[in-house]
Amino acid sequence: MALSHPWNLTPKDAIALQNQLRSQVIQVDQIRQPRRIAGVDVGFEQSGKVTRAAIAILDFPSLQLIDQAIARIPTQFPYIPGLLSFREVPAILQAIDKLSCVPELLLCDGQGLAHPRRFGLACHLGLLTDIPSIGVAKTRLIGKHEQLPEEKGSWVPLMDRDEIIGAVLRSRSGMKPIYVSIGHRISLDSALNYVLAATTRYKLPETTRAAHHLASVDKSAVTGRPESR
DNA sequence: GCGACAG
DNA sequence: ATCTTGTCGC
Repeated sequence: MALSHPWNLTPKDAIALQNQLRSQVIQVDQIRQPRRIAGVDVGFEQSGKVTRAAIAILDFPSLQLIDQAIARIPTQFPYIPGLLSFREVPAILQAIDKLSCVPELLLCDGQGLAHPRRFGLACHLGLLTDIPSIGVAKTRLIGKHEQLPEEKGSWVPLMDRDEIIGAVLRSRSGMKPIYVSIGHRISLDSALNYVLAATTRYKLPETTRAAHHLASVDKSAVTGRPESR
């Protein structure tokens, strides 16, 4: 009988591992002006049996696509709030290996420090690859915050008790905000600047959109069904 | 015990 | 995340 996941970890083990690795996360800038920024997107196929990771590298600051890759592997871990990285990281690492160039900054689809144990997907991926990373989530996992202005670019700190764990950013006027947090080797201030610099006319940064688009195009090729626009 | 809960 | 057409609003 196959193991439920190659991490060979139970949820309790996964939580213990997060608590062990969290101290290694670097919360200050250890990044030089990046030329290649990557967007990561993970999706599921065949009723969740297959995990698909898509990654797109854009030139910065022009945001022109310069490389991309996709990886599909059997799903190895269930979705459990707080343990998302154990489900998505394996496929993402494989996709990164397929790239022809190395990204200098990763914009992850999920939380970084804005996590119960301060070790969300962005922290985990940043630590494993040693590449500066940022968590960019569409919805909140934990934390509270004040109301934020409707104007694009405004933001308010995301708090957990008396601790700043991230920022709630209005990336598009009049739209629901996104949740930005430190992943690894970057400060929250820089993270916000890069996310805004990578965002043009949509709510999500172009990196994330490019990865998402790549996945949908690739899926349509496999499905034989036209992609939607 | 009762909610909340990234993708 | 995923299953899915039309519809509301700038």
